[in-house]
Amino acid sequence: MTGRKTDRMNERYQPKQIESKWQRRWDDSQLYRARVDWSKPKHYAMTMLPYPSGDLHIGHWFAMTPSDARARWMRMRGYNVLFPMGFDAFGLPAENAAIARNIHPWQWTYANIERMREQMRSMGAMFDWEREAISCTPAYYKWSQWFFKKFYENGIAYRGSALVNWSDTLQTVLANEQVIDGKDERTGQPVAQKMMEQWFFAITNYADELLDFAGLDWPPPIELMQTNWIGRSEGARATFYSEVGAHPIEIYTTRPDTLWGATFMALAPEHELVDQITTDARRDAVEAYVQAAAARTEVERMFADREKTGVFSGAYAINPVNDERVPIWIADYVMITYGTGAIMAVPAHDQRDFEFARAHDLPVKVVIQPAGRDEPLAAAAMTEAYDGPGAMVNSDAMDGSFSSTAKGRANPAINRVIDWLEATGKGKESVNYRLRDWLISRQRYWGCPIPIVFRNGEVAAAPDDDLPVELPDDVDFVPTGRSPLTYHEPFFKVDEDTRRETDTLDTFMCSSWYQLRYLSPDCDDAPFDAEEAAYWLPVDVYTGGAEHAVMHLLYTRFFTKALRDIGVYDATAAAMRRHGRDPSAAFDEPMTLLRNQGQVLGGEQQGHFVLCSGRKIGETLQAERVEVVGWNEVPAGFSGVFGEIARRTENILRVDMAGVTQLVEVLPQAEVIIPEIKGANNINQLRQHLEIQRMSKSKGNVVNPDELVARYGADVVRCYLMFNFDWQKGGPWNENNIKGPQGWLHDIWDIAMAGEPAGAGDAAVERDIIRKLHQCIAVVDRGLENFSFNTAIAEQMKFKNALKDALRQETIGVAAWREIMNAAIRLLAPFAPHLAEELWARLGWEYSVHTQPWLEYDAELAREEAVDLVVMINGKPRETIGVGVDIEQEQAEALALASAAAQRSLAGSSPRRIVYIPGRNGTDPKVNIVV
RNA sequence: GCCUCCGUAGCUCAGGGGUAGAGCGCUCCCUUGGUAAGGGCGAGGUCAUGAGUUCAAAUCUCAUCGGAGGCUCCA
Repeated sequence: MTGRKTDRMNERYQPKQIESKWQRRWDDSQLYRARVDWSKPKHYAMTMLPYPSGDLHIGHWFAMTPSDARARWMRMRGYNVLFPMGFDAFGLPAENAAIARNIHPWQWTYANIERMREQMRSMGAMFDWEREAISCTPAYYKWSQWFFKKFYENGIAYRGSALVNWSDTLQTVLANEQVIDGKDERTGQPVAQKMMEQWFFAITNYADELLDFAGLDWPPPIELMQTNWIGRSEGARATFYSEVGAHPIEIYTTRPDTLWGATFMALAPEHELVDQITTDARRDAVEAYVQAAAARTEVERMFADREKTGVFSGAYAINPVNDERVPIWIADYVMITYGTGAIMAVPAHDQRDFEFARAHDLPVKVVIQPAGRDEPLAAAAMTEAYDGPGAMVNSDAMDGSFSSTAKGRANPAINRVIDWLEATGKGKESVNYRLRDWLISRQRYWGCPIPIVFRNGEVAAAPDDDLPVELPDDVDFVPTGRSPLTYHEPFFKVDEDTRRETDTLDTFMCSSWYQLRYLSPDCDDAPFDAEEAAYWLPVDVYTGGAEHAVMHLLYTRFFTKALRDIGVYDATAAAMRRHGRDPSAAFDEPMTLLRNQGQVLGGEQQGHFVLCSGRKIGETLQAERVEVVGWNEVPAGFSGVFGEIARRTENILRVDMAGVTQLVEVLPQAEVIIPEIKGANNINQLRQHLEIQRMSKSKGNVVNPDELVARYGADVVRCYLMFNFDWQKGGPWNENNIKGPQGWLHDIWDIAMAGEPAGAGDAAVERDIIRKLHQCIAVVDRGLENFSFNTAIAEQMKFKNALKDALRQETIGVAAWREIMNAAIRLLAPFAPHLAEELWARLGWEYSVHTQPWLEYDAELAREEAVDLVVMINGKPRETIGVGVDIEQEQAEALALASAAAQRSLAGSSPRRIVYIPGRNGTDPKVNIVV
C-alpha cells in the first residue's frame, strides 16, 4: 500500500498539459481525416452547424461533445466515420452586431469563426476540419445560387404576390415558420401581414411526401410537429354563387356531409370578392369592419375576446346543393390564409359557426341527427354545435347516410356526398394544407444574393458565368425597408436594360444543403463531388436542437427531395452503381436518424419555504426547530424567521424573508420537519433556491466553457455534460456535480498510474472483474446506441469502483490487470479522448487508442454463476436461497417448498398454486407459492 | 381547448408484470506532507394519487392530479 501511495503522489492528473499535447498530435497525424474507403462501412455523423455568434457557449458543448463521443464509438466499432463542422454564417445578427460596432458584417463574422474554431478545437472532438464549410463564402454561396437557379428553371422557385409576414423591427419579410403567435420568433416583435411580391419555393408540392416518415428514425415529437405544421386535411370544395352578379365563391370544407345545413356564408375581410358583392346599403359598415380587421394584428385577432365579430354584406348566395338562399357575412374568424378564405357556415355542426350564429341571430339547421337519443336534436334547444356521429337529415337524397367520426372518404356520409358532388359537378374532393410555400426573399444585406436579373421587365436567371453573384462589401446596410442592395448601382445595374434582383436569400436555404458541401468543400465545378456523395450519403446520424423541428428540418427534407427530382443526384447515383451500392431511396431524405438534445438551463430549483423558531443572538436566529411549509402557510402571529431558503452552508441557512436575508443557525439538536420526506429529517435535506431559466447574457447566468476547460480540463467538462443530464432532456446547470465525473477521471488516472500490481491475483476475483467488465460493456454499448450517455458513464463509474476495490485487496494479478486496463481505457476513449490517449501511451500501447477496435461484448463472460432463488408467498418475496444458474424448475420448487418461509405460511396445508419464474440472463429465478 | 411526452432516493437518471437500482450528493468515523484532497461505514424510496386486470403491478388499463413541449378561430 505504501508503495502504491508513493507512486500516485509522483504524478497527478494534469488535464491541461495532456490535452493540448494530444490535440496537436491528432492534428499532425491527421487522425480525424475522413477519406472515402469502399472497403469499410461508412458512417456520416453530423451535428447542427453553429451560427458564428461570437463565443462558444455551454450549449454548443452540450450538443457537440456527446455527438462526438458517439461518432468516436462508431469509429472504434469499425465504421469509417465522417464528422464534419462548419458555420451557418449569413444572417441578421451579423448585421445588427456590425451596425452596433460600426464594422463590416464579414469582419465580425470571420473574427467569430476564427475564435469559435479554436474553442471547438479545445473540445477534443474528432471534427475533420479539412471539410469545413462556411456558408457566407463565395465558394459556398455560388452553389446556393446554383440550386436556386435549378429550382427556378424547374418551376420550384417562383415569384409571386402574396400576403406575407413583414417585420417592421427587422425591416424584412419572414417565412411563415419564423412567425410564432404573430411575432417574430427571434425578437418577439410583432409581425404584420402585407401584400408583397416575393420569391417562394414550392414546398407545398412536397406536402404529402413530407408527411411520410417511413424509413426515418426521427423523434416522434418532431414527426408530429412537422405533421401538424403541414396540416393536411381532407374534404371537398364547392362553389356558391352570389345571387347578384353570380360571382363564384369557392369554399373548402372537411364536412361536405353538412352542406345542407349551411345557413350563411362567411368571407375573410381580405377576400377579393368582399368589395364586389357588398350592397350599397351595407358598404359603409363593411368597409369600417374590413379596416378595423386590417388594423388588428394576427395576435389581436386570435386573442381578442373570443366573441365572433362580423358584418352582413347585404348580399346572398345560393347553396349549390339545395338552392337555398344564404346571407353572406364578412367575419374575421375566417382566415384568408387558410383554405379559400371563404366558408359555408353550418352552425348546427361547427362550434365557431354556432357561436357566430347565436351572436348574430342567424338560423341553425340540424342536418346530422345523432342516433339513440330520446329527444332528437332541435336547433332552438342547442347550446353548442353537435359534431358527433349521426344520420344525415334534411339533406334531400342524401338523407339516412351515416356520418361517422372518421375524416375524409373513410366517413360513409362524406364519401357519398363527395361522389354526388363530383357526379353533379357541384363540387369536388379536395385536400387542403396548412403549409404554405416557403418565402425565401429577405430585404436585408448579409445574405446570399438571389441570382435573378430583370431584363426590360422580364425575369430571368442570372447566367452561369455570373455565379457567384457576389455580395459587394461597400454597401450601406442600415435597414430602410428596402433591400440595401437597391442602393448599390454597381451591383444591381448589369446594363441599361438589365437589373439584378436585390433581395437576398433566407439563410435557411444555405443550411438546407450544407451536408452536401462537407463532402467536398473545395469542389468548384459542382456543388459536391459525386464520388464522395456516393460513399457518404445520406447522413446517418444527425443531432441538434428541437427548435428546428419545423424550420430547418422541414426545409432540408424538402430540399433533398427537390434536388432528387431535378436530377442533381444523377451522377451520384451512377457512381453508387459503379461501386455496387443501390441508389434507390438514397436521396429521398437527408438524414436517416435524428436525435435532439435538450437544453442546459441556468440555475436550479426552488428553495424550501421554512418556519424557523429559536433564540435570536444578534442578527442570527439560533433555531431549535425548522419546519418546511407551503409559501402561504405562515401561522398568524409567528415571530421567528420565515421565508424561502436562499442558500445553505453547513448548518447556516440564509432565509429570504420577503427580500430581506435572515441568517439562521440550525442548532445540532434542532428538530427539522420536512413533510415530503418521511422519517427523521435533517438539514441536509433542505432544498435551497436556485432559479431555473434560460442562460442569457442579460441574466448573467451564462456558463463559459473556456473557463471550465481551464479549471477542470476538457475531458472533465465533456464527461460532466454527458453524465449530469439526460442528453435528450437537458436540465439545470449545477457545477457542484462536476466533482463526480472529475473524481472518476482522477481515479482512473490513479489506477492506471499506480502501475502493475505486485500480488499474484485471485482467479475468482479476476473472473468476477472480467464479468463486471462485460456487463459494463453491454450497458455502455446500449447507452451510446440510445444517446443515453449518462447511463454509459454511470456504469463505467460503477466498474471503476469495483476494480479499485479489487486492486486495494491486491487480488488482481499483472496479466489480468493489463487486460482490464486495456479494455477500460478503450471504453473510456469516446468520452475522455485525451485522458484515454495519454494512459494508452503511458501503459505502452501503440498510438492511437482511437483507432483501436471497440470491445466485443461476451455474454458468456458476463453471465453470473450463482443466483438467488427467490421464494415468494402470494407474490411477496419472503426468502432467498443461493443456487446455481442452471437450476431446474422441479428442483427450485422443491427447495422453495422446503424453505422456512413456505413451511411457516403453509403450516401443514398444501399450496393452492405454484408459479415458477426461471431466471433469464442473470436475473434471479423465483417461485411464487399461493397459499 | 386539442395533441405528445414525462412524474422512481436530496439531485440527475436506469429499469419496465416476478427481491427497489446506479452515479453523484449527504451522515458519521478515519486520514491529512495527495489538500478547491484521500479512505471506510451508513442512512435515505407506499416508484404522483385512486381504482381495475393478475398467482404477482413501480411496470399493463382507466381516471385524477402535477410538470414539460407543441398546435390553436385550420372551416
